[in-house]
Amino acid sequence: MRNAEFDKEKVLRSAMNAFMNKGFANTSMQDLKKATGLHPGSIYCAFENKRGLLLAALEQYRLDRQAEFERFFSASQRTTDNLKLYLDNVVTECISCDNTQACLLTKTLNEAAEQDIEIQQVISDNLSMLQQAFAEKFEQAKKEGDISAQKDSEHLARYFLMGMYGLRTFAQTHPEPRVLKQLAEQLYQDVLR
Amino acid sequence: MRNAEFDKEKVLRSAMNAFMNKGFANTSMQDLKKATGLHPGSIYCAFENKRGLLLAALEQYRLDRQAEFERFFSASQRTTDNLKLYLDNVVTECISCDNTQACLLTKTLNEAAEQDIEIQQVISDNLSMLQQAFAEKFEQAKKEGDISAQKDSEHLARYFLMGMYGLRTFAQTHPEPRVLKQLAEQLYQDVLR
DNA sequence: TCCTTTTTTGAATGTTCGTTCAAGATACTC
DNA sequence: GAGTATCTTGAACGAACATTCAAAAAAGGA
Repeated sequence: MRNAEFDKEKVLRSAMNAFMNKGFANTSMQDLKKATGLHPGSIYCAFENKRGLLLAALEQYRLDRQAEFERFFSASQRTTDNLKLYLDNVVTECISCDNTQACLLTKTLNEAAEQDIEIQQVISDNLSMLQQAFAEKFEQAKKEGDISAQKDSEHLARYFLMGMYGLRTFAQTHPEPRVLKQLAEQLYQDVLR
Repeated sequence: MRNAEFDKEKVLRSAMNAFMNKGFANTSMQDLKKATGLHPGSIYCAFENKRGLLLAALEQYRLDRQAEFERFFSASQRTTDNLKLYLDNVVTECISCDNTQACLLTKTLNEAAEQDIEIQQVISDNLSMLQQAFAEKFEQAKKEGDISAQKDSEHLARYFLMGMYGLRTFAQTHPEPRVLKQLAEQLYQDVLR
């Protein structure tokens, strides 16, 4: 017997970053070897192939994002405040250059969408879960009286998500903090109103 | 002497579609040969290499989009009506499955951003031009009294563009016409208000 | 009609890619 | 502490890729 030496979470986060930086197709096994510290053989032993590594990285990404989501929404009593904090964090992520400025889900969706139905489905499911999570928060905010009871939480969640997608794309060409903050602020206002 | 046989615009539009469908990295020269009808040698003769073809396709895309923009904004007297028509057209594009559902600019931006500064610059410039064009239309709508004079046209243009980016991304996972139309409608309302 | 010039053609090239595999290393079991 | 099962290693593999090139074709000028 012998157990695997590497830390699976660490490896997957490294792979995540590599894929986010260069995209799936442009990330070679050599890049992945450098990023993860794993030799090709080990990657194939643990994840079957490059695509398997992407799927595992997507799952890790989901877990990380879910944990982050819950962290944000246990911060304050007021759900709308937490929404604003979440949005501000997206802006901060967009601004910080060392980070990838992109979401692995949307980035991979753009790239592997037409060609790999299973990956498309995984991403689509992940995004739906996020949307559902936001819908619940909007519902909560309605109960707290910060959002009109007549509004449709599902619609608000979709619109909010759409705004964040757009914000991330916009930031890729114009990563000016002032502008991004202004856009996020307006998105927040429009959702609240 | 001998002139080139192929129709440059047709070839570039074919290449555009190929790149939009599969992305730059995943579109092989064989794919491009099939799409354009040009043999590898001819492509290299006319565009230097695959990257040169992408640059030429991006330029053709810009010209086509610019023409489309002007067509939309010469439709009616009221600028805000034309804005709505433009937005509805985006939704229609997103829904139609045969089309690529994506914008070559944002798709390529997502893919080749980190690795090719020149292409990033070209795309960034194109999107800035589009943003500027929208800003002028918002300025016009202010003069026509459909948008409050206190609003900042530049900001509105950015927000509108951001919304369209988001809409396109959203459509990739949930291409339901009803939902997309609802999102577009809200975006339009938020910009107008 | 013939010559020149340019384009078209598609096979050949060298490179890089994802993937495999056999040998060596390592930790657990008894 | 020996045996064994599993993981690690990195060189080797074929396939696919972008690119090149020399020969063939075709169009214009004389």
